[in-house]
Amino acid sequence: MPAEPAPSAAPAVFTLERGGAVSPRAGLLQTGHGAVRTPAFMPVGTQGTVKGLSPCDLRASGTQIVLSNTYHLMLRPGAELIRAFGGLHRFMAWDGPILTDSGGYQILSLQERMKITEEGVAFRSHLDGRPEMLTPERAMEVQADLGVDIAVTLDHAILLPATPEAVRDAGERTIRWTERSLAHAATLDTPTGLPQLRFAITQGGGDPALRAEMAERTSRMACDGFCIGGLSVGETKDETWALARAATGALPADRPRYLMGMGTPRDLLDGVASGIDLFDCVLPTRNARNGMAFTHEGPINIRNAVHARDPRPLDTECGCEACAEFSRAYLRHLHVAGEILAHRMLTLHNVTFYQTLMAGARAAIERGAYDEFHRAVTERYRERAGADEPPARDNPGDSE
RNA sequence: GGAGGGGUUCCCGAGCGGUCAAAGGGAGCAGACUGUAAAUCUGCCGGCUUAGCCUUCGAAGGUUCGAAUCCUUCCCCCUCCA
Repeated sequence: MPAEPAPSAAPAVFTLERGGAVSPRAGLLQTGHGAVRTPAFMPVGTQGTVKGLSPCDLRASGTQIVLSNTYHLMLRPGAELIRAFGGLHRFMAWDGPILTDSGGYQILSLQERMKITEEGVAFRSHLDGRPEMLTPERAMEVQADLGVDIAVTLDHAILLPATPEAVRDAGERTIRWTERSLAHAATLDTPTGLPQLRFAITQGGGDPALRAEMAERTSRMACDGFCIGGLSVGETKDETWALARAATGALPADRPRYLMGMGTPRDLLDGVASGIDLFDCVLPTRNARNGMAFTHEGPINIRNAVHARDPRPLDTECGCEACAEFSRAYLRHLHVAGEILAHRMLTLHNVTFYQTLMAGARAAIERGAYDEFHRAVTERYRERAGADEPPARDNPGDSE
């Protein structure tokens, strides 16, 4: 029972205010828990919490929407339990929009314990080793139980480089799984009674032509938005953007596109330039707990001895609590001493930094000055403070 | 005063004749991290002109081809008995 090729009658859930298929875009995404102004960054809250931050902190950071995870919540505490609490929003006390990843990424990150069949993926729980099964249908059922605003179809991502056969195989399976996911989702209800949007993931590996083909085929499905998956999994940055553009170029301009799992501040700006509306990434949160703070001059490692006597805030241009209250010297001390406040403050700062960056990008798009914004931010930002760039590989005419 | 135990590289702590510049922690220094099995992981961590050499295991002597490891004396710690 294939999903009927839905006539994408301009879904009212997304309003494209500026931009086209492969250009910086500003839009408004309507969800059951409010609107999201795009481009937007979604902090990762895998286990129903953005590690270290309260919903209040998230609001203060400028976060509009958070990402959580089907796989993790299904195993613990269980979808039924969360449904009994009225859904994930009430359970985690976050009343803004939530999108959940389908668990597809865990097929990759936990691949040694996963066995893929056409039906779905059989695996042993990373928590207690219990045998479990995640199918496209089950993924949607869990997300319905969670009552999240945006559910994502189950996909099959693979690491690059991969053989053309493996890429084709995973991509075709993703398309079949997407059809099943969407068809089944239509039969489900949520504990909130609010409408749930469905985003379909498109794959295609490292071949731009295949990326475009699969994005085009996916775009014919009845869904509210698209996810570009399987990037930043081993390919070069140049390849990443060529692949992303191949996908965005083949997707309808009037529905939102979400680039899964990326990235660095620079990645976000490059992604916006490629026509991406939504991003998520663990970097600002995980790296915060590992001592990295993002600043407009580039990332710093707060553990480094150079910060031991530095009275300045993490970022002089940031208005977050960490920057308003604390010196680098104090935050370094907290981190070195293993104090949890260091983790919370660096996380709050990094998420605020990302949100400020995205707000700036959106404002620049609105005034028609994105390229200038992109260039200005990038010029000040160094991936590795103090480290000289290795001689650029021969890219004669490439200014980017 | 008597009996016993011990002093090891910044700290704790293994080693008890060669394979020891000396296990393992910690601290320190640096790095990694992209849809989170991560407050995690990795590297360095006596010095130098670094496939080698030099200085180190309380101090000084000694035994031995060879000593952090055995012997002598000394200096300091700790426990128990008086």
